[in-house]
Amino acid sequence: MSDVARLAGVSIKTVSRVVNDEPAVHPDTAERVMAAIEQLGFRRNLGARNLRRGSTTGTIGLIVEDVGNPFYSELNRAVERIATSFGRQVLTGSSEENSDRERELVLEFCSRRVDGILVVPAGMQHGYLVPEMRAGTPVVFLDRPAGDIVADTVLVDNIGGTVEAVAQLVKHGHRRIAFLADSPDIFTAGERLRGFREGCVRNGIPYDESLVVMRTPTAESVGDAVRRLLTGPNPATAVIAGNNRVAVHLLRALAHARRRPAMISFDDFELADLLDPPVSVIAHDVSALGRAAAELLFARVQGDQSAPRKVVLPVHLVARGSGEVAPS
Amino acid sequence: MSDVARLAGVSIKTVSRVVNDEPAVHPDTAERVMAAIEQLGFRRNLGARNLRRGSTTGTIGLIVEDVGNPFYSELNRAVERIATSFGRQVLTGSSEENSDRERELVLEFCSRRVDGILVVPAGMQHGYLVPEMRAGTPVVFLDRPAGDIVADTVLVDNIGGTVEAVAQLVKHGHRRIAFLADSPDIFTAGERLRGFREGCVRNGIPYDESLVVMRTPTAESVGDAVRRLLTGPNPATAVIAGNNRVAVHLLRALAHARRRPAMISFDDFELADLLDPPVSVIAHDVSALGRAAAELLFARVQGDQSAPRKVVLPVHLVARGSGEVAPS
DNA sequence: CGCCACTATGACAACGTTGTCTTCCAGCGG
DNA sequence: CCGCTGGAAGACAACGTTGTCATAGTGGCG
Repeated sequence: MSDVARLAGVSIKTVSRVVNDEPAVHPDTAERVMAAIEQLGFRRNLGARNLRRGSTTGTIGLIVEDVGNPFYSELNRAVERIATSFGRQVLTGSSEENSDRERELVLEFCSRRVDGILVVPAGMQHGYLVPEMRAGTPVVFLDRPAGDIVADTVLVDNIGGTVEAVAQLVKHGHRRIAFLADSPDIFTAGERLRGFREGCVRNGIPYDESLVVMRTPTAESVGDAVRRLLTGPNPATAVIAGNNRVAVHLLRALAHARRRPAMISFDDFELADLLDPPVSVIAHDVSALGRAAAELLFARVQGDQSAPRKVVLPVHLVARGSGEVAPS
Repeated sequence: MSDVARLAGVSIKTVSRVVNDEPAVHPDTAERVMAAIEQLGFRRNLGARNLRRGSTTGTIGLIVEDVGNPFYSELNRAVERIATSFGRQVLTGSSEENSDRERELVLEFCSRRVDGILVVPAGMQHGYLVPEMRAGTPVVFLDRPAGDIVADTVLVDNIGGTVEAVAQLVKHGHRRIAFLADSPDIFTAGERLRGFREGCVRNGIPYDESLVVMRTPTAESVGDAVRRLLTGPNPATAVIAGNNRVAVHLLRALAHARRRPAMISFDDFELADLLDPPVSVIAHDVSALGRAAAELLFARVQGDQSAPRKVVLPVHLVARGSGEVAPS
């Protein structure tokens, strides 16, 4: 900036005025300054500006499990849209379902003085956030709640959705339903299990623990579960996939099965409608989840001091066929 | 920081020494300072630190068309992995295939003094980058080249892949092959068209412009193309989808067709192997694309001044069935 | 002609850090 | 007892900006 000032023969304050479009600058001077800026390729340092003005940095942080997972990338997109509309940039990070990594990312973002943080938490301990939140960094949890603090949270109706899935399968004659989901350490998986259990009770079928498998979904873990629960004597006639990852592995494991059991997946996913038979899903609006959380965050950024809110978004069954086949 | 200093009864310099783990601090003093830091919830302001030290900001920028598109989110993930290994955070932005937005994002990132920028360019004019690059911000283009400047670029073999797709279809007896791709303004679409043309020539079938449709893929545009080219009298017997978006719309448009034409898609996509018939694709390693670009960027960040490099990554045909059916 | 209002510009401090240099003091050898 | 060494801590400036206040010049008006 001082280089520009020297070249234009003015003080740096005048340069500052020009780059900030302040009115009290003579047009001729402004032109000289702009020419110097152009010539030197000057670009204002936003970091210094924010420091001096004590203003916000114009960034927010978003932490998800994996930015590469289509579920989270859709979330990312929705968040980015809202952030852009508020003139903010988004710093993203993948926690890899590791609470230490989550913490590291959150604190790094705080050091960078982001205006707020959106986090799909990996861990269940969030005491470390208390000083940061007290220091004025708003945090909104999405898809999963905070562990041991009260904070703004946006969730989906995991229990209700899974109850609905069970009801649909029972309605079509199933009584032995398998439930495959992620590790029970993960909030959504635990909730969906509760929903599964409640669905069994409400619909008058026995809740059979031996038909439940909860493990980090991989081709192997899901393949094992399929062999154990869906083949052999007295197999389950239907299966609920606890999330989109499980569903994909499940479909792959069942690709060459003679008889495909009835199936409903929690989470919609691309091409589910084009499979044979099309996969029925408990769908929820991922974009709406991101939007709601981001809007709540920006309300906080702009000074909303009301009590922490908890929003639960509805889910709905999309019956496409795979859940509407009778038991064989 | 001065609050911490006051509370601990030391100067701010000593606090600085403590937070930076500098050696010449008495253990008792350090402990007092740490206690004060804890009590006040102090966190060092990275912006101020970077300003003072004149060091890098520890961030890089990534600009893609749409962070929500699975193709780009996989790219994002690969880039994030490399960035993390270099201790950097990633600022992401979606250009929405709009060159003005791309420019805006790039310049915003430059103002934030990111250490480098990775961009999947939307526009073809990148002169605006020259001063920024001269000022020391390295830029690497990926998936598409820069418009009118020389710069580091990582691409995939669009032409070779499409030639291979044509060859595969011709090998299975097709002579009327439709080509559906995104707008020719997009580099990859244009290159793939060139590959299609060359594939026709090399394999001894006529290049028929009336079988080519290049438009931003939507359900409508692809549906129209399908009705026009793949049904009616003398339809094409095979179709090449120019990218994953086109492929998905194409599959949906063909879902209820009596006879499905042979099909090959450029870009692999999730569940392609589980459709009926499984979709043959020209696959490329999206993660490798992101990795290669990010590694090149960090080499530049660390001072590599060699001539701009152009890397072209190989693609390969994954024959799953949809491209290996004979013309009906 | 003196005074005022107004415009255009600049000097200076401050934002939160850290690098450099200085100061202070304890311990030690002569 | 003096001077020296080295460890611990502080004073001060500077990074690139911008807010505040001061100053210089210009034109109008009584």
